[in-house]
Parts: sequence; C-alpha cells; structure tokens
Amino acid sequence: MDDDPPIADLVATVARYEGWEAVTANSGEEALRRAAEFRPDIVVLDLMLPDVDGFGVLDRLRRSGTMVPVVFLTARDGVADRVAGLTRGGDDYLIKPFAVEELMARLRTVLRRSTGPGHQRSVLRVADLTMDEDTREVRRGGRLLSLTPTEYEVLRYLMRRSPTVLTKAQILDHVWEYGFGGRSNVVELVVSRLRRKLDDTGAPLIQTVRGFGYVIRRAAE
Amino acid sequence: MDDDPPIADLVATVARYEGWEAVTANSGEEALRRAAEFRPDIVVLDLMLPDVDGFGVLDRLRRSGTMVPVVFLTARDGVADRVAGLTRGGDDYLIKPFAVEELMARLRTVLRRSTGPGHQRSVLRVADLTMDEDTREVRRGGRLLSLTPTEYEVLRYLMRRSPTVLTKAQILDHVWEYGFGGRSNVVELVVSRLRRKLDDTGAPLIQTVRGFGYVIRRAAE
DNA sequence: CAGGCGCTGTCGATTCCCTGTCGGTCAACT
DNA sequence: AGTTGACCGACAGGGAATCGACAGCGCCTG
Repeated sequence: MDDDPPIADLVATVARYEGWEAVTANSGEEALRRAAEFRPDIVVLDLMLPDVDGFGVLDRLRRSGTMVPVVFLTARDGVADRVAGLTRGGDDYLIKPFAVEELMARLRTVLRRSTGPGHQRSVLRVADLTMDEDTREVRRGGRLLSLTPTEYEVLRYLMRRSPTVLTKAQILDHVWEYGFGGRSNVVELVVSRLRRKLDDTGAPLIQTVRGFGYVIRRAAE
Repeated sequence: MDDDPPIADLVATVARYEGWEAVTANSGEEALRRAAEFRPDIVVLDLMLPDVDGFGVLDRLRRSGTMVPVVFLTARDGVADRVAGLTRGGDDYLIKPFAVEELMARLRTVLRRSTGPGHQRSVLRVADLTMDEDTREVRRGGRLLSLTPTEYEVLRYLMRRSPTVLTKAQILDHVWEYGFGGRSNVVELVVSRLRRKLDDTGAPLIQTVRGFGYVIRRAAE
C-alpha cells in the first residue's frame, strides 16, 4: 500500500521474491478495499501520500476491526515524530530512503512476534558461523565477533541467501539504501573487512566467484 | 475494553506482544458481552467512555458474579478520586497518558496477586544485577542503588528484554508516555546516568550497539 | 508562600568510530 | 605476458554517542 508505484512495486517485488504474496494500492481507498478482500498478514503503509492521509487510512483500517500489523514508511523530515509513537505495539516504521533488506528484516521480525505465541529466536547458521538476530550476536565457532552495522547487514544478506551466489550489484541493491549513488567498490571493501574478522579463526567462509560475485558457504571441495 | 480504538488497540497490541490473548470492545455493552464469552483473566477498563458509564460497566461486571481483576484508565482531571476507592482487592488504575511498560507492569502485578497462591516475588536478574519489582530495590552485587523513576523504568525494560538489543525508538516508545514528542537524546542521557550508577562497581553492564541501540547483558567474552 | 532540592529534558562540545574514495598491488584468466 | 578484476592500506569527512552544564518544574519543607 503506497503512493508512488516505484516504491510500492519495489516492496512488492522483494516480498514476492521472498515467496510471499503481495498486492499494492495507489490510494488510501484502494488500499482499504484490497486489504478487506485480500486479508494480508502485514501491511506496509507509506505515510507520505499525496492525496490521502496515511493516518486516516490507518484509523479506518483499525476501526474496521483488523489487528493486522502495520509497518510505516515516512520521509525523514516528515511525520517521523508522530509516527514514532506507533511502534509501541510491535508495529514498526522506516525512514525513506531505506535498504530493502532492512525492510524485509523488520517485516520478518514483526510477523514473527505478532503471529507466533512466544518469541522464538531467529538464528542464522552457516557452517560454524551463527547470527542471532535478536541479540545481534555473531559468532564464529563460539568466538564472538564485533561487526559494524554495514558489515552486519552484508553478512546477514549473504547468510540468508546462502548457498546462493550473489552479485555485487545484488548486494549493493539490497543492503544499501535504494538510490545509493556510489558505483564504487564498497561491497568489495566491506567483504574484505568482514573476511578479516570472520576468517581470523578457521577456514575462509566468504568465497569470491570471480567475475560474478560472492557466496558464503562451507569451503567447496 | 475501551472507548477510543487507538488506546484499546495500543493496549491489545502490547498485550499480544507479551504473548497474551486480547479482545477489545468499543462500548460498555460490547465489553460485557465479550467478557462473558471470552472469560478474561484481567480487564482494562477506560473510564472516560463517551456514551457509557464506566462505573456502570464495572457494576454489571461484578453483578454477573465475576471476580476478574480490573485495571482502570482515567484522565488526569477525571474521576481519579472516585476510582481510588475502587482499587481495593488487587485492582489498580492508571492516569492517561501512561507509558505502556508501566501498564504492563501493573497488569503483571495484579495478575500475580490475584492468581498466584502466595505472593511469589518478581525479581529480575542480569549478571550480578537484581531488580525486585515489589520493593523496587535494585542491587548490583549486593550493593543497593538509588534510581530515579525514569532510570528505574528504563532499566526494567532493558532487563526484562535482555539479552535482546533494543533501539532507542523502542525504549522511548515503551518507557515514555505515548504521545511524547521528544525528538531528543533523552534515552541516551538516561542510559548515561544509569551507567554511572550501575557500573560504579564492576564491569559495564549496559552496552551500546553503535548505530542500533542498547542491550543489558553480561559483558561478552 | 517562599525557598530549596531532586528529577527531567535541552543544548552543545567533544570524541570516537564508521564509511566510502582513491589508488597501488596482487591474483587470475586468456 | 598482458589484461582484467579483486583486494586492501591509508585517509578524510561525517555521523553517532557521550556527558557536562543548565533551566524548568513539581514537590516538600519550613
């Protein structure tokens, strides 16, 4: 549910890629109509709607009795503060421009805690490397690693998609904010820094596929 | 059970987040009906109902023979004094606007008193730090600390959710009253003050996850 | 009712760390 | 051996976190 098609499509595409069904709407009216018939498990609502008031949409959504969790999108200098208070219930919000993986991570988190009874932890694992998404602890063979936010995000994306090989462009598009200008070697750089921290102990985990991209997986035969 | 959907939703969402089941009602009639079929363990009743008399609801609830504990919500200049007389027997009340963590803490306390046989104490513990929610005593390795109300609430939230990493927005949304505008660094400040008191003795307990938020947990290896 | 005190939040200075750019070097494939 | 792609050291700009100083407020006390 969004205002400008690019963003809505972006979100829908990524969600579908994740294996979810997704429908989009270009106005508040349409959003409410489609939500009523589609019965979504989660709603992504852009509050910077040109014609409609995003909060109005939210109100009517709630008033119709649905408790579906909502994740809001908002511009930095927009209604960010008014939104802030809405994260209380387990709903969440992101400031545009955001990174696609960040959005998906938030959606997964909200879904996990809104549907499941207890908070079952989400722990990613590749070989002897583990990542706990609640505590943000990353361990290689038990040893705790200290990662910066960017390193953490890149590693999460690699682990989540493991053992798929990802191109640098894919990594850039998912982990950095959409519209990131830097056609540079940031990805290489972050991978390099990650390797230094990860492979400090044990065999190399992140492997280069020359001319294509990177994978994280147990060293191949 | 509430008047305006936002507050009712807020309460229900937070309760569900805690792992509880929750149903809401938009009128006194509906509240009584749903209470009869749902058989709740606890009722949150907003006394500032536009059409219905909150006390009437309470009376009829009691008249129907249920001893379910009730926690009231009321405006500051409302019927606070009349409510006070009703809070005997394990019930309680909050003045709006309240902080959600405060509400949840009260609900937990009332439930503990009403269902449990004896008053089993609720003591939170992280490493050598303990918090007794009955006596409000906080100790670091036996040494008693003197915390201000805000510090106490922030610490409780951090301890209760430990070892999950919480964003500043989460902390702000849960510990401060809903509708708190503060686009400021209050959270950072309170954490700073807490640290000075906590880490006075022993290793740092509240850790910064740069670019993300804070956790309280035993210092990592 | 004035004064004092403790609590809370704002402001701003400082420090530290993260991030991305540049460019030289190295490795791999042809 | 040449060419292309990958790696990573060094550096600088910017942003995040911390905390001292202070002001407003409410509460208690005299």
